Amino acid sequence: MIVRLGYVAMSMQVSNASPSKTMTVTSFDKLNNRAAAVRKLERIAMENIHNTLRILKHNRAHDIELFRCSSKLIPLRGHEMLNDWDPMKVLTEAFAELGSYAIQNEMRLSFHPDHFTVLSTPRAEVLSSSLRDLESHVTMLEAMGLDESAKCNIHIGGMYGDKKAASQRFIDRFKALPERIRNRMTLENDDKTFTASETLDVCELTNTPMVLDIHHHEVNHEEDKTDCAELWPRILQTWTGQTEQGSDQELPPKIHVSSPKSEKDARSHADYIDPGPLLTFLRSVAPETPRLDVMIEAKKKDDALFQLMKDVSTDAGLKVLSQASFRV
DNA sequence: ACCTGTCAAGTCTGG
DNA sequence: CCAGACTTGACAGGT
Repeated sequence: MIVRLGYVAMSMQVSNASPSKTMTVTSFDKLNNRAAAVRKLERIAMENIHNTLRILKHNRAHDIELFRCSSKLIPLRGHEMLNDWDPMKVLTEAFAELGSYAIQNEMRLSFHPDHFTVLSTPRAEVLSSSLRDLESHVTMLEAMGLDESAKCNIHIGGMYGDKKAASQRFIDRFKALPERIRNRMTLENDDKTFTASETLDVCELTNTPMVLDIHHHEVNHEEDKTDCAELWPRILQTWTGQTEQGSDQELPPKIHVSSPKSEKDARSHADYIDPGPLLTFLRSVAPETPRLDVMIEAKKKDDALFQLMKDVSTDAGLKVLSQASFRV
């Protein structure tokens, strides 16, 4: 099995390259010229996109082909006081340049809308802002020129005292999504509410690929299902029919990995990745999985990726293939 | 230059 | 029913 590693949003090694610079509502309001304030938002967005491109260039130099873009590229995107603002008008070209670079260098990009995007909600206003948020994430992917292999990953959401009903609401809303959005979704098990097994059920009912988070599974699973490798054949199945950007090659399944910050605070993310549990999982699924993409969710971002590669290189059973990939 | 509090969002818990 | 916790990087204002 060939494993590629990636990381999230920002680099610890590229300095002054935040892709998430923003502006508060208060400081927006303080500017007396609204048009100028909007132009300032657009300048910040341009800077965020440019910094993302700088990060991709750094990634290329280190063989990193997997990356999740920040959801905060466009400051105050979706805020109700900016309903009349279409930021994409001035950003299309910058997004196109970013996407072209990713495609040229065979990079797999994604988004992970914040956990305020909840399709299972019983509240109409929360649903409509969630739908707007998904729409805008997909619009950004389209502006980058990326095909449907570039996904938006979300969780099922809250349960509101009745998980079954919440899950059914999610499914109904999900099926009603426009096709261009639905085809770009992946669903991930969360650390508190919807387990891997429950998320997988929803993925199967909606024909949607599942992103397994092995740390979330560790802290949130049914008593009788401690081993997530048991679910793997079904999870693999949810990825069939998906193809890589601009080709007929199969799109590798993706998983998330993080490590607990401490025993007491088991849900929070640690600075680095403990290779033990990850390698155990990888070895257990390797026979049936030709390729796998692993998204690292660690506070130290790409530093954690490079540290993990060091750990991998000292393991006699593994073969390092590049600065960010290896064979299990 | 550094520190502390605040900001955004939605859900859930405790009082 | 309302306040606070949760999460996260970055702003904002103070020293």
